[in-house]
Amino acid sequence: MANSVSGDSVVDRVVRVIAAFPEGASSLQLSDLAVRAGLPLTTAHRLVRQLAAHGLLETGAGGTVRLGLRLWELVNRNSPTLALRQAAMPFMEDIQQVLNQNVNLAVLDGWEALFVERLSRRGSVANRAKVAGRMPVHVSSAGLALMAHQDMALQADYLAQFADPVGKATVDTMRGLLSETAHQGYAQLAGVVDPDTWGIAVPVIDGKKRAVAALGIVVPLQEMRLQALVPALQTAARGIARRLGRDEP
Amino acid sequence: MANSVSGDSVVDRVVRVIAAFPEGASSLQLSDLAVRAGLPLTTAHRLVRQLAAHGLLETGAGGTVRLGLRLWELVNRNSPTLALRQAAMPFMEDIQQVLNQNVNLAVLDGWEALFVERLSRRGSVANRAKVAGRMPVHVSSAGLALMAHQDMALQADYLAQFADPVGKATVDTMRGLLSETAHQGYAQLAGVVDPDTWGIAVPVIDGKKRAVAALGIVVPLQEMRLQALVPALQTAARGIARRLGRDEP
DNA sequence: CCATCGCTTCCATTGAATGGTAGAACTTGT
DNA sequence: ACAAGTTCTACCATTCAATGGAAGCGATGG
Repeated sequence: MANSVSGDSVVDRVVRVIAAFPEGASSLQLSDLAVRAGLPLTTAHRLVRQLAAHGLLETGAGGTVRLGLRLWELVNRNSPTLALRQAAMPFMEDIQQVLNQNVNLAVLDGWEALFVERLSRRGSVANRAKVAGRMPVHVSSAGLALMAHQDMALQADYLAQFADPVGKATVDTMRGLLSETAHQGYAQLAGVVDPDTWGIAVPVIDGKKRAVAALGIVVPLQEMRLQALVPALQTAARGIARRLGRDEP
Repeated sequence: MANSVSGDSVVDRVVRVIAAFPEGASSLQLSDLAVRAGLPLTTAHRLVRQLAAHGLLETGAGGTVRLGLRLWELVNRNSPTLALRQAAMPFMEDIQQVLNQNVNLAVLDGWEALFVERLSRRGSVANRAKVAGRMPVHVSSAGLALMAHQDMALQADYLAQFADPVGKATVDTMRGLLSETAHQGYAQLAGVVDPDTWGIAVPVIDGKKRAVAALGIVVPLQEMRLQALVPALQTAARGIARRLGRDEP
């Protein structure tokens, strides 16, 4: 009974509190939060109150807790993806206008593609939800496009992941997929969420020939015409890269 | 020399670190960060390292610090504005398509309008920057639309702000502006950033007759035709309110 | 009306946070 | 190439802020 019997620092706990919210759940009961964060109720309560005092969290009636507007503001003012999204937005809008498909923008984080922006197909109401969503590299065209244009060392690390469970076959398949993607300059993959759609993605390449982002679209199977779609995406990706380069050389 | 000679808690300091980034500056030198956060260099260094271990911050070469992707992800997955933005997005796109003007969505935070989403006019490359921007209530049409439809108590508190410096005249002007806005059902105001533009905003009203958001557009002076614009905005605002109501009754 | 459940306050204990000092890594000027 | 300067990182004895069990409070419900 003293400074943390569990041996984790205050910072650890603050992070756990912020990260405790399950995806899409904007609010949580204090007691649930305490359980999810693995904290004694008393401690959770104290931390929440302190964070709320700064506006990083907000507390509603009956001990309900949510992320605070101020936190949203701080993060969206200075987000590392801000420059990227600003550079990409006009081109994404163009793509959306011309091709009328769902357009998305992803970056690589670990072995996953993290979607940082998305424009829905006109009329399709859905889909805005998945901003800040993740997809494993090997099941997303964006992931493939990103991984195919990374350092060889990083790719090797990634492929090592597949060695354990299934063996050499999977590694080779994956390696082939990546090198094919790299040669083609784009990635395509059957839709995971919806089996009747295909994903196409192209890398946004920086000055060091590395993919800093992937620009992708989701296309209904019957509208799948690579000849028309890929060049449009590649042109846009080059445009994004150019705008990025100008800001931070 | 012990646990905080300055008497602030670890949580306070963590918040200061996250909030230390000046608007739009995605990265900061460690020493600058320490100064901005009002922390001894050593302490700042330790906190940054701990936060970086969790991905809330990222450290680059040469002690440069930026907000982490993981923080962005957590906040954008569970942001309090998520439901609102999801509900509003389709309508904002409609407005943008039909009127071809800059569209924005704001909520009230303190005595300011906080812009949570924005769609740029087609062709105008600018403007995406100002998401997460703030404008004082009295100089933004969105702010007026929001404040005009709040509890009388809150409005009174707000008006009290103006009492001190200038006196009764300003309070009365402001009160008049608010009640006029409330009666009209929309707010209009000469552009602050650009003198040749006007802002128009309408409230998104919830079940308790309070404005939870404001939907606004920025119109070049020569295209200012209230008769055409206001009804379109009001229709969209009602649509947003309806979708919001469905999710959280 | 009492029982239950969840949020909040209180407070003695103690180990985690602190930050000065010192050294490493890097940049700049001569 | 060397020195002076600047900025980041590591170390570690001191001590006060964080801790969390216990008890109080308030609401819901049977």
